[in-house]
Amino acid sequence: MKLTRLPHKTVERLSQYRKALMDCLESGKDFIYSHELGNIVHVTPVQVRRDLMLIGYSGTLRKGYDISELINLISRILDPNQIQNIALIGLGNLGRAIISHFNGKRTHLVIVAAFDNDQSKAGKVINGISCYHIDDIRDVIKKGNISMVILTVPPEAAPKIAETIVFSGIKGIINFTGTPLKVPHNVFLEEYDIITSIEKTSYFTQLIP
Amino acid sequence: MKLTRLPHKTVERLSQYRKALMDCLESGKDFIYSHELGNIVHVTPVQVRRDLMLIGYSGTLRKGYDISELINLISRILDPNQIQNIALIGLGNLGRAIISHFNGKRTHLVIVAAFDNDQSKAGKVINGISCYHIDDIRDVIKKGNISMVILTVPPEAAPKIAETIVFSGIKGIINFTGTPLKVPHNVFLEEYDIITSIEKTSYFTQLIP
DNA sequence: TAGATTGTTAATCGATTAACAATC
DNA sequence: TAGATTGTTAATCGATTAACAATC
Repeated sequence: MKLTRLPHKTVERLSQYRKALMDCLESGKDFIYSHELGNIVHVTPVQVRRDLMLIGYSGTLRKGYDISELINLISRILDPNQIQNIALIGLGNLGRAIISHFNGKRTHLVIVAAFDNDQSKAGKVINGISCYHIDDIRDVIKKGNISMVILTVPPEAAPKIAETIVFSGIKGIINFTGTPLKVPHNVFLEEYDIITSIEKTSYFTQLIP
Repeated sequence: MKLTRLPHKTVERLSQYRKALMDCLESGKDFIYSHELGNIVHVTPVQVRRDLMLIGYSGTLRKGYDISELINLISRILDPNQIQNIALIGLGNLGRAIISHFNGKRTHLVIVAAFDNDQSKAGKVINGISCYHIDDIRDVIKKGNISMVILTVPPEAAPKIAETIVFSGIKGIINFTGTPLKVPHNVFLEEYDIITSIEKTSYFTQLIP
């Protein structure tokens, strides 16, 4: 099923669908209609049906979608085949918040190591994650079989670190630093800038009568 | 100039352009070509020119764009006319990280109040921001002339709080809770879910050969 | 001048929505 | 059956890119 490259937006929604479906399952529901699921995730029923069409899932007419079947299918698509190890670089406020926000939420994605340039943090265990000095990135990435990195270092430090981790063979980066990064084509880069997000919200908020 | 409603993506890029331009100005540059700016922000030169066309800015042929002029124009468009007061609701790790990450970075957007349901935090000042109990939201929002909210409460708590703040007249919400929110049409809602973002990156990372 | 750059329209691409056949 | 629902194609919308005229 992992043959086709799904559209970005569809992948994002599948993640949302799964969460919603897990909540539904927990509350004792077995089947769900496209308009119900759409309602939770804030998407039109057509959008839901089209997304499910793209992953090749068929519901039952007049009965809707089998919730646990659908959860399993989405999981087979979204979750990596083996457990995927993630490193977090930059143990500031944001880095620690992300660790505690994410840790334990997903079984196939695990933050296994954290890096900081503060020597005093190296060797410690913060939120159950081993900390290393930033100079050891290359070694730890290779030995720890780490393929993804979450970047939460200060903006000035970002470009150099990006270069290092790309060189170490990292294939996916989530960049929270606010500094746009350049990476080769065979590295997936997701950027999120909180400040831009706040400015954007401010702009559109001002436009409201 | 605030007449036209700019495309979402253009607004996001304007925020990025401004940051890049401010860095350039600081390093002594006066003019910049579209391909230079595009290079920093990771966007094609045509994209840059088209965005600037949309805000009605003209450069000088063969000389490029006047950096400080452009910064001023973008600021006139992005920044609210008066200072816009923001509240942050949910003083967990993520909430505090956002406060310290954003505070002082922009003069026209200020986080002026923080809310939590932990009584012991009420009345204190955290990172220079006054904390209140969550029951006082309505009062503080109205008295403090707050029009935007950043939501970092636990997922279960989100829907009820969203209802309260919408009722209190909030016009813009940035929702980090991971629970999709329903808001009326005259409220701007920006949602960002870290877990979805990580899952998406994982998916596309797996697709790389 | 030749080459480089801006500004803008037209074409393309990606994502969403409308329309509707199929069917329980 | 009538009404509600799924699955899918075609149409539309929004955003990006290609193409190119203008000009310093």
